[in-house]
Amino acid sequence: MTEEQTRNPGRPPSEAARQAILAAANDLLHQTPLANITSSALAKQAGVSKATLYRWWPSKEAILLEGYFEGLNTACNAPETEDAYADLREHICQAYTAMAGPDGLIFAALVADGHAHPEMRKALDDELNSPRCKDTEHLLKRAMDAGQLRADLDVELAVDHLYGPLFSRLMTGQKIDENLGPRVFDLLIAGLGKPA
Amino acid sequence: MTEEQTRNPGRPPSEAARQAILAAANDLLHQTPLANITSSALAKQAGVSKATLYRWWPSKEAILLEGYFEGLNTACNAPETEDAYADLREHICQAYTAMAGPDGLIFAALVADGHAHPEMRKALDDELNSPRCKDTEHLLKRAMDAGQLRADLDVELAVDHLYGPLFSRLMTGQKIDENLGPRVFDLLIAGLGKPA
DNA sequence: TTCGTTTCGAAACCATTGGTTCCGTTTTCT
DNA sequence: AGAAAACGGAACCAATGGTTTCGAAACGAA
Repeated sequence: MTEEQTRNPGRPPSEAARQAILAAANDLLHQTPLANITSSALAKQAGVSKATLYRWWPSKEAILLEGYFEGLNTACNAPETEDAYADLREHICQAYTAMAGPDGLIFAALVADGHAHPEMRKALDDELNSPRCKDTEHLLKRAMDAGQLRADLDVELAVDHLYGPLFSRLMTGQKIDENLGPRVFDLLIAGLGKPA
Repeated sequence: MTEEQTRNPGRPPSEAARQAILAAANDLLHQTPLANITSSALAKQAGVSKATLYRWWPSKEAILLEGYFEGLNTACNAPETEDAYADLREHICQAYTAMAGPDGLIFAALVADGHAHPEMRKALDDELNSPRCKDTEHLLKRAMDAGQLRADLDVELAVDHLYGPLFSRLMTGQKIDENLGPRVFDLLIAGLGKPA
């Protein structure tokens, strides 16, 4: 119950090698387009044999994905002040600024690759998209309850609207301005229609 | 000035082969995930040798892209009634319904592949995205001039908002409901904020 | 009809890559 | 000491994108 107490006999897996591989994956992702990263190059960069790679991971993609997550700023720090609306706005703007840098390009490449490797798409969804959307839904509901948003909002659809422009720009390679987040958010709140 | 009048000597390119290749490309795209389509399979399906493929196109991707365009319903029929707002709404809803079918999956795959083949991304942008966005901007401006939308609208940003949810769902493999278009449009017009 | 030019299909061919396997060596637990 | 497991190195395999070669076929011009 406590932890895995069973100490297997034999040489234990090298934690150093593991870290080196993940670091190498992250480095290569930041240096080279994902499509140009070969398993051999990954092994060489990590100072490790290919056999070691495939003993611990099922595919090149799995390694790159895990390396990306490892180096990613997972701190979705939600301050949760008493102003639910401000929290939501900050939450969204953080996502846009985070994806404005190279991590955004890598994310786009991973999403793209996910189209050919379903298990990678699933992992990306389970570990990044879904949690974030759940957070966003939570914040949306809070703001709705506080009377700061319309009460009849379709939460799921609202999430699509909040992140839609981010996806659109990422996947088509358009530049992501650093104040795109606020602009997207504010326009979406106001709506395209004429103010009453 | 009229047309290319110069008749080259020698055997002329086979128009039948060209059509067969493009049709085969379209067929395969609708049958098989893009990643699984090999150049040999494409040649076989078209009843053509690989040499012929690469004599006329620089890469497998170029063929698939052109085949996709060939079979695509390019009729962006914009009725242009006197109600600019209704025209815009119809214009957007058409895009969503068009991408709800298999063509949407293929489009997503092509966008994804574009991440590894820049020239393909450019072609996709030049021949599909850019023209459509220009149309949309035109319709937006018309509706603004008619006083049916807010006058201070950032048109480019509005376009992002209109198509954002489509991209987001396509690229993450979420289902595209047939009435997603109307829902997206209407919510976006109204905005997330409380009505005044 | 005949010749030059160009395309066509078939097949051989090459380089690269993802992934596997074998082997001898090293590390750790019992 | 000995068993178990992991390690690096390198050979290895199958598949693929793309190129090339070669003889046959099609077409215009003379």
